[in-house]
Amino acid sequence: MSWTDERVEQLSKLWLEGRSASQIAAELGLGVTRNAVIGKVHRLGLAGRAKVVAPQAQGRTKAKAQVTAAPEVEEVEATVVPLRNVPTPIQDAVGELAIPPSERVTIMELRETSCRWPMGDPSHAEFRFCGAKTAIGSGPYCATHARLAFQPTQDRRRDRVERYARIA
DNA sequence: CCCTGATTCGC
DNA sequence: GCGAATCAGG
Repeated sequence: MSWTDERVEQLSKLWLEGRSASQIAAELGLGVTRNAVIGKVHRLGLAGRAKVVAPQAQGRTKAKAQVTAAPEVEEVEATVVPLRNVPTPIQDAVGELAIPPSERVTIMELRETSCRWPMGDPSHAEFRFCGAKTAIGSGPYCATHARLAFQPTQDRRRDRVERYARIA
């Protein structure tokens, strides 16, 4: 992979939009790390512009924080909608299992250890994933939802029948 | 612990 | 030029 004109353009656009290096890296994909993004940003001269007054910024060995302000960029008011967790209901749609402590997260807030059990309507902005810590390391679900997801076929069949019965 | 950007330097 | 490693900080 290399920095083609197209990728550089995409990088500049996203960076100037205020996206973080890791987000940009994820978007460019294909093994691009946030370090790669940051490094390129600096080489392009798009970096900093805001803070930095600290004279004590060290890299691998020694470094003198570059205080020289980069070309000022038009301040853009970012219209960011804070996505905060909402109070957690005591029970989920199944009506049996208690939901883990309020840690529901958006897709952007999902981490490797976040329970990926979907909660709510995926077509709505309020959609969240459970977000609780996964039960076993890299497992996709927390203990509670793992039980639901990997329920014995007998129980699952029973539930399915009950659900259909409810609808009918 | 999660994340952010900044910097250096071996490649 | 590139970016991993590392740093300082939120």
